Amino acid sequence: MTAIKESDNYKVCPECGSTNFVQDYVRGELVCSNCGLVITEQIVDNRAEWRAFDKSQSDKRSRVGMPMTYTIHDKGLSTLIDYRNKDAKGKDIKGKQRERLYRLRKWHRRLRITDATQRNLAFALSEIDRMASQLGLPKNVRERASLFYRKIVEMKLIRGRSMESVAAAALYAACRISNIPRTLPEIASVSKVNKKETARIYRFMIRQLDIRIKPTSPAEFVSRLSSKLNIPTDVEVLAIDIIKQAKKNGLTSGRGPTGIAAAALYIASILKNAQLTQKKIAEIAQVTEVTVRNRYKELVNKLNLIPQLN
DNA sequence: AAGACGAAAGTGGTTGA
DNA sequence: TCAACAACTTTCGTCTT
Repeated sequence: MTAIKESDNYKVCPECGSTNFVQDYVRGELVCSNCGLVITEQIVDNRAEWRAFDKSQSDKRSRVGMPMTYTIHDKGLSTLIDYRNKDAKGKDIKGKQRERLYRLRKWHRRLRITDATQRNLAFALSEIDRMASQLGLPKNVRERASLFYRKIVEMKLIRGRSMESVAAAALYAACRISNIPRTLPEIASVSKVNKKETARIYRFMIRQLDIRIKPTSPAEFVSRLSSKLNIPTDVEVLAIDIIKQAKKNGLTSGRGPTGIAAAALYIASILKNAQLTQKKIAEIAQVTEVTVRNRYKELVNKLNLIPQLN
């Protein structure tokens, strides 16, 4: 957490007029340090991921320098050792020279294979980084996702699956496990693979790596939804409270967390007299009005929330 | 006119035989 | 592999403010 005086886009908090903001890189949000209003989410963590204690370390760790020359890089990769045992003049190579050539070919082949996996890994990790940046996800999530990906590579389970799909699944898993909720459609929107494929690989991945991920709590979505809808803090607090009650009564299991979060916010806004339509909430929460209504009915009935309406 | 409500049919995914 | 199933969506007509 780093305190900053002002950002490029926001100079004054619309809620309380404070000019002090805090960048929460863990959740990827810009928050007013006075009243706690989430100003923006999905901020990009552009700090260096390394630390340097003196100039030489800084020089060593900084990766900013001359641009990479792709031509040279490519040339190196496309070099081959000819399979014919001839020298430059077309004469046969014999004896010790010939043995040496065999050895050279062997090692060249071997090196090329590891080189390819390294290259694929680099590509996949940059893909994870790209998606994470677009979603404004913090560093620790990216590292977790990278770790998942590496493990899958080590277990040789990439074959038959695209690197993009595994990368997307790794990122989704990392989000879930870090309690930084991003929905599958959100991940899919920045990925090259669709939601279905991502979900498939995700299930496969948590099975293979034997990781347990608890279902996302609807409360995790409330703050994101309410900041997008400019909802006052007291409504948000009430909505989270409603979700707590719902959890106690077992109304959350098996239901989509976004739907419940939307319904809780809707109820809270009625109780607090905030004007919010089902349509707007549904739109932001990426569920339909019908789902908001169904969850809303369930919650109101089972929790006795609005006695005057019954 | 906009929002809320609900019925009915359809969709995609999970589960258990 | 297939059918049953629950959650959710789409669509559309009606009621309320």
